[in-house]
Amino acid sequence: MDRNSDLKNSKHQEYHHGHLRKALVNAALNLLKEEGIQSLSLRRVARRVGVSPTAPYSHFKDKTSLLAAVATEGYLAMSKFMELETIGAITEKERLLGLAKGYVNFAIEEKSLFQLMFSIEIGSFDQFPDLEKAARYCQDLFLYDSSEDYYENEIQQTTQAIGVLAIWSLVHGLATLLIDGKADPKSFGGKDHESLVEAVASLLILAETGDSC
Amino acid sequence: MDRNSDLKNSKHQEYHHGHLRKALVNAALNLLKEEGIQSLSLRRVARRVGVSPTAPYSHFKDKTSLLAAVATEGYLAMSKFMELETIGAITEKERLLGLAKGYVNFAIEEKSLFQLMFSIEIGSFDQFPDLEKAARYCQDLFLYDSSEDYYENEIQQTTQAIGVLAIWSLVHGLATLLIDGKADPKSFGGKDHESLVEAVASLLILAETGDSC
DNA sequence: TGTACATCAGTGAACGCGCGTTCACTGATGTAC
DNA sequence: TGTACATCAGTGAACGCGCGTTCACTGATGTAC
Repeated sequence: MDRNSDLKNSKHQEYHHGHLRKALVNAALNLLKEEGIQSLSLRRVARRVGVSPTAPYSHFKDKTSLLAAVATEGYLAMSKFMELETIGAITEKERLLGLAKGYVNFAIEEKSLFQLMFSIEIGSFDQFPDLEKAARYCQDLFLYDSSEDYYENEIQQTTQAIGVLAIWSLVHGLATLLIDGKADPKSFGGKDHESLVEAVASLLILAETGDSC
Repeated sequence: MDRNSDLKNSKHQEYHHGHLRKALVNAALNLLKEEGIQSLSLRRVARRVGVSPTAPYSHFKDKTSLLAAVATEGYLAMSKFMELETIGAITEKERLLGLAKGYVNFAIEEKSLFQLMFSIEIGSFDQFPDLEKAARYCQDLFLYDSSEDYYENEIQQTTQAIGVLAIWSLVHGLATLLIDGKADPKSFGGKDHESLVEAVASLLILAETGDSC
């Protein structure tokens, strides 16, 4: 790729950008989508926005802080993907299946962003409360709807927690294997990835919701 | 860490190392274990063996080739971990549970190696037949024992393939979430990671082997 | 057994690269009077 | 309404770093005769 392709091409550049913080995050998201996680450097992001290499330091303490902001957007977007797929779901099973599809769809659609979100580069969430919050919200989507009073005592809560972890693990593993090219949909019955999610997740959801017995 | 800590400290250095290829792979494995995937550079590995920065080029075409060799060792080791846990297993359920434990144990024990094995850095397995073979062997451990003639026709084979993918996804996802610190065992009933594997995998295995109905 | 020589494993200087970050600075903005 | 001034967003040169890889080379090895 041409080294100059990151240059901003607006006609007149103001000295003060106005929305640099947001622009940087957006540029990072685009860079991630177009060229992958390896290409995501502070300098590339700055160049893409048309700003000096050090301008980002007015808005972010260091590179990690920018990555945290990007990952936060990632979790928000993933939550939306997941919630979108649950529209119209009636049973708990349908809802879980929708979440699973949304999760995997997002991972495939935004492969590098997904990788960033789960990469080691963001050491601890502690320093980034927004990130922490967005990630927790996303994870908690897998919790059973609390209006259903199935799970009242402690044992049942643990059972629920295990159930959440199981479905989350399954879906996360499938997404990871798919985007890393370790599992090819064609090797598993010639299906596309979405029907694969459905087949795989159904196995587990049946066990969890107990419909099969 | 001291920059010189990679230096070889043997008394007399022969000009010809003798087993440089193997030594490089071992050094890479150690470096991975001690300092993580970020520190794994060709130069660091060479320095650790006590050899010039360019010596590895006598044995590896480029950095990727070294990584492939390291990842191959990783798959072999993981297969051993998994097979070790199946010793004494009688039922198919016990066997699958053992494999699951071995998988997650390996991921936790050899976190960075596990990450390397599944990282994007090794683009395609095609150029590295040994790696391809070791990876396939490992994956195929999840296949049901063919001596049990449950699955004879095509539909049943697809069912089996889906089952393999499901258990593999579950276990891979759990391992990934654990080592990335996204799932804390203490949040899920205060168990250690091994009992967590057992609880989570049992859910799915029940569904697959049909014991619950 | 001794020697010539091809082979090849390893050396060391050098290359260009892009990175994250620092520093002293400057230009634009908006507010107080 | 006009001006002084504090604030702060962004500049641009420079830093040191470690990287992967190239190149011409040299020292050791083992084989053929």
